[in-house]
Amino acid sequence: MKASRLFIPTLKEDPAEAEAISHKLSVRAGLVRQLAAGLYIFLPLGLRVMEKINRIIREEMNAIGAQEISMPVLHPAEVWRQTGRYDQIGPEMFRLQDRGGREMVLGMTHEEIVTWLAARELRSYRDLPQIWYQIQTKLRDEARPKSGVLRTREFVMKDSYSFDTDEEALEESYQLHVSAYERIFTRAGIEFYMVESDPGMMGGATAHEFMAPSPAGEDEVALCPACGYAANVELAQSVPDYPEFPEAGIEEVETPGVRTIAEVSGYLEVEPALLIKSLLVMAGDEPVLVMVRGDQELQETKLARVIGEFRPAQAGEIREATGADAGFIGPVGLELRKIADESLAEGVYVTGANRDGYHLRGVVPGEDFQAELHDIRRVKDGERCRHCNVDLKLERVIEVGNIFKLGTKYSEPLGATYLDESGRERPIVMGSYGIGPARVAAAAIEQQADGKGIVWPAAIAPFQVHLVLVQPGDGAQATMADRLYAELAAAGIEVLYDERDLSPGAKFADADLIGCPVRATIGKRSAAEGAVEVRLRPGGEEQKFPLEEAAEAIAGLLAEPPGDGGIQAGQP
RNA sequence: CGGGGCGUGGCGCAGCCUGGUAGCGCGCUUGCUUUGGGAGCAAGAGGUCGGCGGUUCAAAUCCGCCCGCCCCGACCA
Repeated sequence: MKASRLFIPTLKEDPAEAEAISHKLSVRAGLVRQLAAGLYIFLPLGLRVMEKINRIIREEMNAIGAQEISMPVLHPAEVWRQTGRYDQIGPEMFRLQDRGGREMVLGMTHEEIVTWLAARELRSYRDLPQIWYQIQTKLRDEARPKSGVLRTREFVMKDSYSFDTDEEALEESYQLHVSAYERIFTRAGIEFYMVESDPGMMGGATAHEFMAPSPAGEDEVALCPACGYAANVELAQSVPDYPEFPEAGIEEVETPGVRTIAEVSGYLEVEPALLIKSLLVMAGDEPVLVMVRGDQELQETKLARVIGEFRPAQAGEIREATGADAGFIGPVGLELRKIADESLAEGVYVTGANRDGYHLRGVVPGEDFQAELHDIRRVKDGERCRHCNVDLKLERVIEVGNIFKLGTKYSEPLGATYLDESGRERPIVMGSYGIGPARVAAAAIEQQADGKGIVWPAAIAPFQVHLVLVQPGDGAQATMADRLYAELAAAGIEVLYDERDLSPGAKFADADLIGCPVRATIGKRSAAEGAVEVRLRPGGEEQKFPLEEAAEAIAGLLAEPPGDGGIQAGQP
């Protein structure tokens, strides 16, 4: 395509509202424009990238036998009522009424709808297994859209759903998705990890996320460099390390106005690891005292698995339950449910005395108080792996895909059943699997951009070759460039042909910003010798080819498997 | 929802504290020159200063309310 006719509004300066690299560059390179918070218009270049990613997804989904369908974005509320999610989900779901006053919702995901379909059409074990997928718009009224295209209110998602006879068959569908996802992200040219994740409210027991490492990510994962253990910090486990403990023996000490861990640590000259951090939460109407070590943080998703939904207690509730203010509460002498992190199984600690202005020293868990022990702390960088005792690494990541075993959570309420070989009616066992194509694109930008702009992996670049004609007014150069353009096009290579009448610097800067893998230049320097200059976007190393051989040489460069200077992908 | 920041030609910003003339860079238009890393000269176009209300002789500037956007946190099915 000729650049003079393409709508590629590049910008010299970063947009004021952008923070993340991928956000800045996707606006500057003319991929997207923001309509409102969390709502983006995809411009020609951005759409080309999305379509490249979607094509890879389609090919790999089809390869595991998945079949593409398309479900509505607008759903009757009734279907969501049947699974209970209509009431469970809060303001994140867009709700509206049609002209007849019927309650409708905008789909934030499609488990209900696909299960509604399966309930009507899948009847026999002979109909199973099935994998259905779509690449469809989702709407979520996000509390805080952010980071450009990474977290939006309307976004396209590849979602697939598997239908199987039992858990064993589900495992097969699950593994098929694992392999398809690995191929998809590898082909797309991003680095990624598959990590254990919290199934959360999706139900089911097993879930994994595909995570692309990037400082712009919202999630964090713990990785073991030795055994490959990889988990979202929401559930990652580690071996606690212990400090040296002082002597036991309870003693009350005056600590006027000393409330926080840092203050107590400083005032009593005791390291934070020798303190117990006591938090009061409300699980429904029941107050629960939650304890982690002073140098640890509570991982709320882990606690929720133990006590269900909870919220922090308010000041009044804290005083009512403990007789003290938040800074002075502790487990000793309290008659309420107590949950302590497992690392508190041994040791001697300082805790709040449940009396304003006082703490207790020499408190021994198990003797001075009893608590249920669970892993409820957040893994810290440098803690050791449970499997091989090697230091764990924490890394920020962008969630680009997820896979869930749903079991019968949706099939039962929606009546999606089948008859097995013996004629018995049984619920279909389901799985749910998502990929965010825009996040794949953003992850690719985040992982590979340099100071000049985007460096696209070849497979998802908007064009493979950026052909720069330096002086369009020079007949000899133009003739050469026209010929190369035609030859590349004939070879099936996508070329962005920049024949605009701009200064060379402007065109080179745009080429760097847009980030196509190969740049071919024809200017007076090369035209004089009948040559084309070819350079790869990441490296910058330049080769010259005679015009006659250039198209073939470029095709060869593009066909080369991703190598050193280019794309890295795969698992840790 | 809590905390913080911002809103001034298309984009990026100054001006606001201390009220009185709206300014800079980029981009855009026209002409001439130029053409290997965001060209030069000249001449131009383009702004209800987010909105509403208030104070004042006078408001981009001071006050109030509202709206929008961004960041941190909460949330994230």
